[in-house]
Amino acid sequence: MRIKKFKDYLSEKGLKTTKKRDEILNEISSIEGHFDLDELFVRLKQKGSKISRASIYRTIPLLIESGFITEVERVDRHAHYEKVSQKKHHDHMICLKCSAVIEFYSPELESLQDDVCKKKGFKGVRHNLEIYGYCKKCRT
Amino acid sequence: MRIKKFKDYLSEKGLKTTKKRDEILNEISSIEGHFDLDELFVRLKQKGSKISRASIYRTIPLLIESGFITEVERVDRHAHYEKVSQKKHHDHMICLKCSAVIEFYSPELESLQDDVCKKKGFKGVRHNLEIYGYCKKCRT
DNA sequence: TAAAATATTGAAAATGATAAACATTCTAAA
DNA sequence: TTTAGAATGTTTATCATTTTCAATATTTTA
Repeated sequence: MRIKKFKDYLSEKGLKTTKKRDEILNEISSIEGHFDLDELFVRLKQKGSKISRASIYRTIPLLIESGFITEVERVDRHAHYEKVSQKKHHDHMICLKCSAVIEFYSPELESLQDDVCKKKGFKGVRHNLEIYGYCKKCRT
Repeated sequence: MRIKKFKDYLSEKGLKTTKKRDEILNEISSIEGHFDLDELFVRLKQKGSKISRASIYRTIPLLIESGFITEVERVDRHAHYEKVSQKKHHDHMICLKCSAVIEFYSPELESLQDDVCKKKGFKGVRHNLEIYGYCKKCRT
Protein backbone atom coordinates (compact mmCIF):
# COMPACT_ATOMS: atom_id res chain seq x y z
CA MET A 1 0.00 0.00 0.00
CA ARG A 2 0.95 3.65 0.23
CA ILE A 3 2.98 3.20 3.35
CA LYS A 4 5.18 0.74 1.56
CA LYS A 5 5.58 3.22 -1.25
CA PHE A 6 6.98 5.74 1.20
CA LYS A 7 9.40 3.19 2.60
CA ASP A 8 10.56 2.34 -0.87
CA TYR A 9 11.10 6.01 -1.45
CA LEU A 10 13.25 6.20 1.65
CA SER A 11 15.46 3.29 0.75
CA GLU A 12 15.88 4.53 -2.78
CA LYS A 13 17.22 7.72 -1.34
CA GLY A 14 19.40 5.91 1.15
CA LEU A 15 17.25 7.18 4.00
CA LYS A 16 16.16 5.13 6.94
CA THR A 17 12.96 3.69 8.29
CA THR A 18 12.49 4.85 11.85
CA LYS A 19 9.90 4.66 14.60
CA LYS A 20 9.25 8.36 14.39
CA ARG A 21 8.60 8.21 10.70
CA ASP A 22 6.26 5.30 11.26
CA GLU A 23 4.39 7.22 13.90
CA ILE A 24 3.98 10.17 11.59
CA LEU A 25 2.91 7.94 8.75
CA ASN A 26 0.34 6.13 10.85
CA GLU A 27 -1.04 9.27 12.33
CA ILE A 28 -1.50 10.90 8.97
CA SER A 29 -3.14 7.76 7.71
CA SER A 30 -5.77 8.16 10.38
CA ILE A 31 -6.49 11.81 9.64
CA GLU A 32 -9.41 12.65 7.43
CA GLY A 33 -9.17 15.88 5.52
CA HIS A 34 -6.71 18.69 6.03
CA PHE A 35 -4.21 19.07 8.79
CA ASP A 36 -1.35 21.32 9.69
CA LEU A 37 1.90 20.58 11.39
CA ASP A 38 0.76 21.49 14.82
CA GLU A 39 -2.36 19.36 14.66
CA LEU A 40 -0.19 16.45 13.75
CA PHE A 41 2.17 17.22 16.60
CA VAL A 42 -0.62 17.48 19.16
CA ARG A 43 -2.25 14.27 18.01
CA LEU A 44 1.00 12.39 18.28
CA LYS A 45 1.70 13.81 21.71
CA GLN A 46 -1.75 12.82 22.91
CA LYS A 47 -0.97 9.28 21.92
CA GLY A 48 2.13 9.38 24.05
CA SER A 49 4.67 9.93 21.31
CA LYS A 50 7.89 11.63 22.34
CA ILE A 51 8.31 13.20 18.96
CA SER A 52 9.47 16.78 18.47
CA ARG A 53 8.20 19.36 16.07
CA ALA A 54 11.58 19.40 14.37
CA SER A 55 11.19 15.81 13.26
CA ILE A 56 7.83 16.54 11.79
CA TYR A 57 9.20 19.54 9.99
CA ARG A 58 11.93 17.34 8.61
CA THR A 59 9.63 14.53 7.58
CA ILE A 60 7.06 16.56 5.75
CA PRO A 61 9.20 17.35 2.70
CA LEU A 62 9.87 13.63 2.35
CA LEU A 63 6.20 12.83 2.49
CA ILE A 64 5.51 15.39 -0.17
CA GLU A 65 8.37 14.23 -2.38
CA SER A 66 7.17 10.66 -2.19
CA GLY A 67 3.63 11.60 -3.07
CA PHE A 68 2.14 10.65 0.28
CA ILE A 69 0.76 14.10 1.07
CA THR A 70 0.44 17.39 -0.73
CA GLU A 71 0.53 20.93 0.45
CA VAL A 72 -2.77 22.66 0.02
CA GLU A 73 -3.39 26.37 0.11
CA ARG A 74 -1.98 28.43 2.93
CA VAL A 75 -5.24 29.35 4.55
CA ASP A 76 -3.79 30.99 7.62
CA ARG A 77 -0.25 32.04 7.66
CA HIS A 78 1.13 28.54 7.79
CA ALA A 79 1.09 25.46 5.62
CA HIS A 80 -1.73 22.93 5.43
CA TYR A 81 -1.52 19.43 4.04
CA GLU A 82 -3.69 16.57 2.98
CA LYS A 83 -3.19 12.95 2.14
CA VAL A 84 -2.87 12.04 -1.48
CA SER A 85 -5.45 9.34 -1.51
CA GLN A 86 -7.35 7.04 -3.74
CA LYS A 87 -10.06 9.48 -3.15
CA LYS A 88 -11.07 11.18 -6.31
CA HIS A 89 -9.34 14.39 -7.18
CA HIS A 90 -11.09 17.48 -5.97
CA ASP A 91 -10.67 21.22 -5.78
CA HIS A 92 -11.28 23.70 -2.99
CA MET A 93 -13.45 26.60 -2.06
CA ILE A 94 -11.97 28.64 0.77
CA CYS A 95 -13.99 30.98 2.95
CA LEU A 96 -12.32 34.33 3.43
CA LYS A 97 -14.14 34.85 6.67
CA CYS A 98 -14.06 31.59 8.62
CA SER A 99 -11.35 29.79 6.64
CA ALA A 100 -13.63 26.84 6.03
CA VAL A 101 -12.42 24.63 3.21
CA ILE A 102 -15.07 23.06 1.02
CA GLU A 103 -14.04 20.26 -1.27
CA PHE A 104 -15.80 19.89 -4.57
CA TYR A 105 -15.50 17.96 -7.75
CA SER A 106 -17.03 18.81 -11.06
CA PRO A 107 -16.50 16.48 -14.00
CA GLU A 108 -17.66 19.21 -16.33
CA LEU A 109 -15.01 21.52 -15.01
CA GLU A 110 -12.40 18.82 -15.43
CA SER A 111 -13.24 18.07 -19.02
CA LEU A 112 -13.53 21.72 -19.89
CA GLN A 113 -10.00 22.17 -18.62
CA ASP A 114 -8.89 19.37 -20.88
CA ASP A 115 -10.45 21.18 -23.80
CA VAL A 116 -8.70 24.39 -22.95
CA CYS A 117 -5.39 22.58 -22.70
CA LYS A 118 -5.90 20.88 -26.02
CA LYS A 119 -6.57 24.22 -27.61
CA LYS A 120 -3.20 25.48 -26.40
CA GLY A 121 -1.30 22.33 -27.32
CA PHE A 122 -0.66 21.80 -23.61
CA LYS A 123 -0.56 18.39 -21.98
CA GLY A 124 -1.99 18.93 -18.50
CA VAL A 125 -1.11 16.38 -15.84
CA ARG A 126 -2.55 17.97 -12.73
CA HIS A 127 -4.05 21.18 -11.59
CA ASN A 128 -4.92 23.22 -8.63
CA LEU A 129 -8.06 25.31 -8.38
CA GLU A 130 -8.93 27.41 -5.38
CA ILE A 131 -11.98 29.55 -5.29
CA TYR A 132 -11.96 32.21 -2.58
CA GLY A 133 -15.15 33.69 -1.30
CA TYR A 134 -17.77 33.32 1.40
CA CYS A 135 -19.38 30.11 2.54
CA LYS A 136 -23.05 29.60 3.12
CA LYS A 137 -22.78 30.67 6.74
CA CYS A 138 -20.59 33.71 6.22
CA ARG A 139 -22.13 35.28 3.16
CA THR A 140 -24.23 38.25 4.22
CA MET B 1 -10.49 56.95 -10.00
CA ARG B 2 -9.28 54.06 -7.90
CA ILE B 3 -7.44 56.26 -5.46
CA LYS B 4 -10.66 58.00 -4.61
CA LYS B 5 -12.27 54.64 -4.05
CA PHE B 6 -9.68 53.85 -1.42
CA LYS B 7 -10.24 57.17 0.31
CA ASP B 8 -13.95 56.53 0.37
CA TYR B 9 -13.23 53.18 1.91
CA LEU B 10 -11.18 54.84 4.63
CA SER B 11 -13.81 57.36 5.56
CA GLU B 12 -16.52 54.72 5.57
CA LYS B 13 -14.47 52.88 8.14
CA GLY B 14 -13.79 55.99 10.17
CA LEU B 15 -10.11 55.86 9.22
CA LYS B 16 -8.00 58.80 8.23
CA THR B 17 -6.35 60.01 5.08
CA THR B 18 -2.68 60.53 5.77
CA LYS B 19 0.47 61.45 3.91
CA LYS B 20 1.88 58.00 4.42
CA ARG B 21 -1.13 56.32 2.95
CA ASP B 22 -0.97 58.66 -0.01
CA GLU B 23 2.67 57.85 -0.57
CA ILE B 24 1.95 54.15 -0.55
CA LEU B 25 -0.98 54.57 -2.87
CA ASN B 26 1.01 56.61 -5.34
CA GLU B 27 3.94 54.29 -5.31
CA ILE B 28 1.82 51.24 -5.95
CA SER B 29 0.11 53.06 -8.76
CA SER B 30 3.45 53.43 -10.47
CA ILE B 31 4.44 49.77 -10.12
CA GLU B 32 3.84 47.42 -13.02
CA GLY B 33 3.36 43.76 -12.19
CA HIS B 34 4.04 42.00 -8.91
CA PHE B 35 5.70 43.48 -5.88
CA ASP B 36 6.35 42.51 -2.31
CA LEU B 37 6.40 44.58 0.81
CA ASP B 38 10.10 45.14 0.83
CA GLU B 39 10.23 46.29 -2.77
CA LEU B 40 7.60 48.84 -1.92
CA PHE B 41 9.53 49.93 1.13
CA VAL B 42 12.78 50.34 -0.78
CA ARG B 43 11.14 52.29 -3.58
CA LEU B 44 9.56 54.68 -1.13
CA LYS B 45 12.82 55.16 0.71
CA GLN B 46 14.63 55.89 -2.52
CA LYS B 47 12.20 58.69 -3.16
CA GLY B 48 13.02 60.15 0.20
CA SER B 49 10.02 58.90 2.14
CA LYS B 50 10.47 58.52 5.87
CA ILE B 51 7.98 55.69 6.02
CA SER B 52 8.51 52.58 8.13
CA ARG B 53 7.80 48.99 7.27
CA ALA B 54 5.20 48.84 10.02
CA SER B 55 3.08 51.42 8.26
CA ILE B 56 3.21 49.47 5.05
CA TYR B 57 2.29 46.30 6.87
CA ARG B 58 -0.64 48.12 8.39
CA THR B 59 -1.79 49.64 5.12
CA ILE B 60 -1.72 46.52 3.01
CA PRO B 61 -4.79 44.87 4.54
CA LEU B 62 -6.69 48.07 3.91
CA LEU B 63 -5.62 48.12 0.29
CA ILE B 64 -6.70 44.53 -0.11
CA GLU B 65 -10.02 45.06 1.65
CA SER B 66 -10.79 48.02 -0.54
CA GLY B 67 -9.98 46.12 -3.71
CA PHE B 68 -6.94 48.19 -4.63
CA ILE B 69 -4.49 45.29 -4.63
CA THR B 70 -4.66 41.51 -4.26
CA GLU B 71 -2.32 38.99 -2.83
CA VAL B 72 -0.88 36.71 -5.47
CA GLU B 73 1.03 33.45 -5.15
CA ARG B 74 3.42 33.08 -2.31
CA VAL B 75 6.47 32.51 -4.45
CA ASP B 76 9.03 32.70 -1.68
CA ARG B 77 8.27 32.58 1.95
CA HIS B 78 6.58 35.94 1.97
CA ALA B 79 3.57 37.57 0.40
CA HIS B 80 3.44 39.12 -3.06
CA TYR B 81 0.86 41.56 -4.33
CA GLU B 82 -0.36 43.12 -7.52
CA LYS B 83 -2.63 45.95 -8.41
CA VAL B 84 -6.15 45.04 -9.23
CA SER B 85 -6.02 46.33 -12.73
CA GLN B 86 -8.03 46.73 -15.82
CA LYS B 87 -6.21 43.82 -17.29
CA LYS B 88 -8.53 40.94 -17.78
CA HIS B 89 -8.43 38.07 -15.34
CA HIS B 90 -6.64 35.00 -16.57
CA ASP B 91 -5.38 31.65 -15.34
CA HIS B 92 -2.11 29.84 -15.88
CA MET B 93 -0.70 26.72 -17.44
CA ILE B 94 2.74 25.95 -16.13
CA CYS B 95 5.19 23.68 -17.94
CA LEU B 96 6.88 21.20 -15.66
CA LYS B 97 9.84 20.96 -17.96
CA CYS B 98 10.72 24.47 -19.09
CA SER B 99 8.69 26.44 -16.53
CA ALA B 100 6.94 28.37 -19.25
CA VAL B 101 3.81 30.11 -18.02
CA ILE B 102 0.95 30.28 -20.46
CA GLU B 103 -1.87 32.65 -19.68
CA PHE B 104 -5.32 31.67 -20.77
CA TYR B 105 -8.87 32.74 -20.30
CA SER B 106 -11.96 30.66 -20.83
CA PRO B 107 -15.35 32.23 -20.28
CA GLU B 108 -16.91 28.78 -20.22
CA LEU B 109 -14.61 27.75 -17.42
CA GLU B 110 -15.46 30.90 -15.51
CA SER B 111 -19.17 30.48 -15.72
CA LEU B 112 -18.97 26.80 -14.92
CA GLN B 113 -17.15 27.73 -11.73
CA ASP B 114 -19.94 30.09 -10.86
CA ASP B 115 -22.39 27.25 -11.28
CA VAL B 116 -20.39 24.99 -9.01
CA CYS B 117 -20.25 27.70 -6.35
CA LYS B 118 -23.95 28.28 -6.56
CA LYS B 119 -24.54 24.61 -6.04
CA LYS B 120 -22.57 24.75 -2.79
CA GLY B 121 -24.11 27.98 -1.55
CA PHE B 122 -20.70 29.57 -1.84
CA LYS B 123 -20.18 33.14 -2.93
CA GLY B 124 -16.94 33.11 -4.90
CA VAL B 125 -15.08 36.37 -5.26
CA ARG B 126 -11.90 35.26 -6.96
CA HIS B 127 -10.04 32.16 -7.87
CA ASN B 128 -6.74 30.78 -8.80
CA LEU B 129 -6.31 27.99 -11.32
CA GLU B 130 -2.96 26.54 -12.26
CA ILE B 131 -2.68 23.65 -14.63
CA TYR B 132 0.65 21.85 -14.52
CA GLY B 133 1.84 19.80 -17.44
CA TYR B 134 3.91 20.02 -20.61
CA CYS B 135 3.81 22.76 -23.19
CA LYS B 136 3.69 22.26 -26.91
CA LYS B 137 7.48 22.23 -27.18
CA CYS B 138 8.17 19.97 -24.24
CA ARG B 139 5.53 17.31 -24.61
CA THR B 140 7.09 14.18 -25.98
C1' DT C 1 -10.31 78.00 15.10
C1' DA C 2 -8.82 76.06 19.57
C1' DA C 3 -9.52 72.13 22.15
C1' DA C 4 -10.95 67.49 22.51
C1' DA C 5 -11.28 63.05 20.61
C1' DT C 6 -9.46 59.59 18.04
C1' DA C 7 -6.45 57.53 14.60
C1' DT C 8 -1.65 57.00 12.83
C1' DT C 9 3.10 56.75 13.12
C1' DG C 10 8.00 54.90 14.00
C1' DA C 11 10.90 52.28 16.84
C1' DA C 12 11.49 48.52 19.20
C1' DA C 13 9.98 44.41 21.21
C1' DA C 14 7.08 40.30 20.56
C1' DT C 15 5.32 36.52 18.02
C1' DG C 16 4.96 32.58 15.01
C1' DA C 17 6.53 29.51 11.51
C1' DT C 18 10.34 27.27 9.98
C1' DA C 19 15.25 26.07 9.72
C1' DA C 20 19.97 25.11 11.41
C1' DA C 21 23.57 23.54 14.69
C1' DC C 22 25.11 20.16 17.43
C1' DA C 23 25.72 16.40 20.43
C1' DT C 24 23.52 11.98 21.07
C1' DT C 25 21.06 7.89 19.59
C1' DC C 26 19.49 4.78 16.12
C1' DT C 27 19.49 2.02 11.64
C1' DA C 28 21.23 -0.77 8.05
C1' DA C 29 24.40 -3.36 6.01
C1' DA C 30 28.78 -5.66 6.07
C1' DT D 1 28.68 -6.88 16.20
C1' DT D 2 30.81 -3.11 14.37
C1' DT D 3 30.51 1.04 12.19
C1' DA D 4 29.41 4.78 9.03
C1' DG D 5 26.03 7.60 8.20
C1' DA D 6 21.35 9.14 9.17
C1' DA D 7 17.79 10.70 12.49
C1' DT D 8 16.57 12.76 16.67
C1' DG D 9 15.58 16.36 20.37
C1' DT D 10 16.95 20.55 22.32
C1' DT D 11 18.18 24.81 21.75
C1' DT D 12 19.13 28.74 19.11
C1' DA D 13 18.60 31.47 14.86
C1' DT D 14 16.05 33.63 11.12
C1' DC D 15 12.70 35.88 8.70
C1' DA D 16 8.13 37.79 8.00
C1' DT D 17 4.70 39.85 10.30
C1' DT D 18 2.24 41.90 14.40
C1' DT D 19 1.83 44.45 18.47
C1' DT D 20 2.97 47.88 22.01
C1' DC D 21 3.65 52.41 23.37
C1' DA D 22 4.64 57.14 23.48
C1' DA D 23 4.66 60.90 20.29
C1' DT D 24 2.09 63.11 16.32
C1' DA D 25 -1.23 64.03 13.11
C1' DT D 26 -6.00 64.43 11.60
C1' DT D 27 -10.72 65.26 12.23
C1' DT D 28 -14.53 66.77 14.94
C1' DT D 29 -16.72 69.61 18.06
C1' DA D 30 -17.96 73.51 20.43
